[in-house]
Amino acid sequence: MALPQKNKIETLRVIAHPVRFRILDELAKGVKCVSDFEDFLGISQPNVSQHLALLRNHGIIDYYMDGRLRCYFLVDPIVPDILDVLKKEYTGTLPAPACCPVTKKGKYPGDRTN
Amino acid sequence: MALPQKNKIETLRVIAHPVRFRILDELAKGVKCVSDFEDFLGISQPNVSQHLALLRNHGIIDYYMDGRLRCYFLVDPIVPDILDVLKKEYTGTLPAPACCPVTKKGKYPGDRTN
DNA sequence: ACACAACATTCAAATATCCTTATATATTTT
DNA sequence: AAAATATATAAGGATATTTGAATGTTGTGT
Repeated sequence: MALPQKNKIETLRVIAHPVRFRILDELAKGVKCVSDFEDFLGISQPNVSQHLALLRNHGIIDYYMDGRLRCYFLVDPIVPDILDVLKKEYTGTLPAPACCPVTKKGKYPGDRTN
Repeated sequence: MALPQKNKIETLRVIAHPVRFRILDELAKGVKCVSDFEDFLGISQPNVSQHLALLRNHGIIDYYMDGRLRCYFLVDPIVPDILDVLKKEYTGTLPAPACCPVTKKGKYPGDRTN
């Protein structure tokens, strides 16, 4: 695939928030309702609902009604993959570009493709 | 691993911007300097530099000097993994939670762990 | 029908992000 | 040394995000 749609970058942005990330991490383990998050996250109920609404409006999560509870669950399949990457342990950095030692001075070496 | 550090979520947030994402996608192909991006992205030089500075300050990229060019390259190994996930094609959604059909009404079924 | 419980929505204020314009710095060229 | 090139930084306003406070909605039990 070429560049991902603006859509997906938007999704990434929505995921990249401390509270929402924890919400998604919890939902990856199973269904939760709003009051569960209220306890778990230690933030106000309206704030929980606001974050859930944002996630919902981006098609990242959905819910079903169970009595007066709203049971939220994951919908967007990108979420588990992002969670995996964020939890992966990385050691060290990517290798520096081979063609151009970090200390080198001088003319730019050509077509800049590597 | 448990929850990823605030650090990584910060990194994700920085990546999750249309311009910066394109910058990283280009850097994944090879070294580029500021004026390359200016042409490629079609935005002003200061704006390019600002995005590069942000990525730099988060340890996501670095550069070496080559004459008066600054040759940028990737440093954070999370970047290729995020690029992969964002470019992955997803079909459909995650399966709805098995224990709780979407249409179900009634008492909440227990401990909410799945 | 009434009261309560679970949750959503609205509004406003604080803060953060983003981009533009202007200016500064460093390196090379002349 | 002066001019030009490549890039960085600073300052500012516009816009977006985030959160708290107040209020609205819907379903349940009595």
